[in-house]
Amino acid sequence: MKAGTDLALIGSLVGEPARANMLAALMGGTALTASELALEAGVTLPTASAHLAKLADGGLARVTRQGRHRYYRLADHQVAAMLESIMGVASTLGPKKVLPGPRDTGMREARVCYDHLAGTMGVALLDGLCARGIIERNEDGLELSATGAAFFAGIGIDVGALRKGRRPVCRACLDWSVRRSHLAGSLGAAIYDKVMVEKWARRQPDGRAVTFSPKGRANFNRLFLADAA
Amino acid sequence: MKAGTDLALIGSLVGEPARANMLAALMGGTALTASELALEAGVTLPTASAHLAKLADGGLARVTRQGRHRYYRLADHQVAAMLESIMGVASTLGPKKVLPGPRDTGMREARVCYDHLAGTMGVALLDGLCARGIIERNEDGLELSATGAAFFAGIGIDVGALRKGRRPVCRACLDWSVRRSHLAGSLGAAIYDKVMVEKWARRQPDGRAVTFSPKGRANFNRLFLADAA
DNA sequence: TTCATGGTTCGGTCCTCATCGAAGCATTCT
DNA sequence: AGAATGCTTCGATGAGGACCGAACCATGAA
Repeated sequence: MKAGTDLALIGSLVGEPARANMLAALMGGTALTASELALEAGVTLPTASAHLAKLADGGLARVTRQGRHRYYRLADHQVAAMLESIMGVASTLGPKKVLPGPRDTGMREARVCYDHLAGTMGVALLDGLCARGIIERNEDGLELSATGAAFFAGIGIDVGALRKGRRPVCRACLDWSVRRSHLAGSLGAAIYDKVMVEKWARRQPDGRAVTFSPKGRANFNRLFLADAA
Repeated sequence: MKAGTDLALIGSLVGEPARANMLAALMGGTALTASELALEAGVTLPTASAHLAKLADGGLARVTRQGRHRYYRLADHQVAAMLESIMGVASTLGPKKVLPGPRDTGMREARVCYDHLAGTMGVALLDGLCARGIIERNEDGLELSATGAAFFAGIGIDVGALRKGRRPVCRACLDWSVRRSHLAGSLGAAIYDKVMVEKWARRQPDGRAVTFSPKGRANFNRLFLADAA
């Protein structure tokens, strides 16, 4: 009974084209202004404003005002995970196709999932780190090994600082295009940041796809994937 | 763009109280007739029929006709997982409460999640099996160990037969009330079946909650949890 | 065949909610 | 100060869709 109304509440928030488009845009992980989201959703500012108010009120989005701008972002990585889950169902339902996932091969190879790397590059990353004993799979999910902290310190990622936050450092996120896990959590976000700072890859301006430069890919592979024990 | 409309399609299906109630009822895993679902949703038969047609058409539910009855069930465990994911978000969003999960303590202790056991009993089950080396956590999720097959054969569960199906035998399912994983997959379903066949527990008639009898709980603990190495 | 039951289809009513234009705040720039 | 930008609120319009009663099929029972 109550479970149903809960479902309906969230579902109705997602189940409106304009709002869904906004949420899809926010899946990129970057905070967007109300105007940008209005453009993305194809509606005028007033309607967008109303929708965003509902999303914020419903707890799916968060607002941070900065000057005369209002930046909206997803409330939570749990919300992001839920949206990925819905997209996963949608992808298998749509046109009966053989290989699952986004038709867009670029998206399947590498994309940003809220704030970390997903797609085949994302799963390769996690596989590489596991193979080298930097991350261990156990208990409920993932854990950073002792050698792992040293490794990340060596490349300029302060794991100690990450542990301070209340967000889990390592989390597995099931990838809907490849059906395997990739690395999420604050560590996943930090690695994604590094990739962008080093300019190994760049976001497609219009979507979530991420394209690596040849050189960037080589560096990425060498650092995270290579010389697996 | 396309991602947004996909989201909206699924979301709008879920985002309607009557349909959401039906889906919540179907989360119990048992197939229900159109009339039962109409009653559950609090609508008349015609409206329920229309809703069910949409759910089936949208790919969230499946129909199997049997005589003059039409049994509806969830299409997929992927759909079930998606619904759990949505409920997870809803549970953290609702009334700001300290301990997450369903207020209903019965639900939190043991409930059926589509076709397997969830709640604290569910996570205890998985923990016990892992501690005894029957199931191992590795790679992407869970795997049955060599000794595990023998163990289950001893209690009347034919793992070989389960492997025949195209459904994964062991799968971890994140529990939204306890925030830990429990055992899903065909093996999880088989264990749940055993619990019901042995009458160690019974479903509450009106919901997903599962109540163990004292004796049943003892048997369950002894079989799956006890003498952990 | 005739009756009863479970479901679907049809037609019409009603209500919610998305949408936009215009006006109103707030913040920054000049 | 005044002007411009970003966003929200208000009011009115309109469309989609949920809902039910009644009629209509299909299956099973008498």
